[in-house]
Amino acid sequence: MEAVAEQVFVALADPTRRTILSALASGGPATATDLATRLPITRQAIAKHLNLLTETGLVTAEPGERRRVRYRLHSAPMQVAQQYLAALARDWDGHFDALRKHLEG
Amino acid sequence: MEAVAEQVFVALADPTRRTILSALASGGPATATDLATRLPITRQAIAKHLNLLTETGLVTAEPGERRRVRYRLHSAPMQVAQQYLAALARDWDGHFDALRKHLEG
DNA sequence: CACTATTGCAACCGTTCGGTTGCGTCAAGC
DNA sequence: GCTTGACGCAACCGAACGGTTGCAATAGTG
Repeated sequence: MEAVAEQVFVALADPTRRTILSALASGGPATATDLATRLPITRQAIAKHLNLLTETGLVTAEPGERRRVRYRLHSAPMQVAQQYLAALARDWDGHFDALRKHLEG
Repeated sequence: MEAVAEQVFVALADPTRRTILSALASGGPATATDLATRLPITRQAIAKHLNLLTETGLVTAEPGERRRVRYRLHSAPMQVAQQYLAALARDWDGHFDALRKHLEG
């Protein structure tokens, strides 16, 4: 689980990657060349980001007609990251309180 | 809010940084040199990470006795990131459903 | 068949990043 | 007053990163 969360953090840490994800969210599934027309960077750069996003599971690649490859959003890994964040915050505060109680007792 | 979330993602994307945070969570507030005895890296490397963590707000630096500087965890920014993740997931699925309904209607 | 459009792969480039080494500085104890 | 710890700053290094350029392969169209 931590591995998935780390990958999600790495993926979401980059602004360009978030822009790509946002474009996919607002415009629906699209191809790399399609995204290249909307964003100010090269298709290959977008392809690299899409590969990374596919490896983290935030996006799935499905082959379409005429050699085109459409990328679709997948929110499952993000929920894992969300759970990880919640557990981490709980762990922090919990241990802190426990430690204070232990020192006070 | 997105800026805070991005900083949290960047901070949590690095394994060493997560180790430092974990050490602070389990052992309570500590100084850079104290952490350097527990981790296999230099004090300066830890100091750099602590600076970054301080800038994101995940950690607060409080001066102690004899020129020592203790670092204490702060979970507030993580909750912001958590909220951001939740909103993002909601946005993804929501827009996807809305688009499908629009195309079907 | 020739042409166009789309994808994938590889090399390259400048910048950032994680980490180390070295040095100057400032507080406390003998 | 001198030594001892602990901190901060700056330079340096190798690796990874974001991005571009160039090229080969492949699927449709005239």
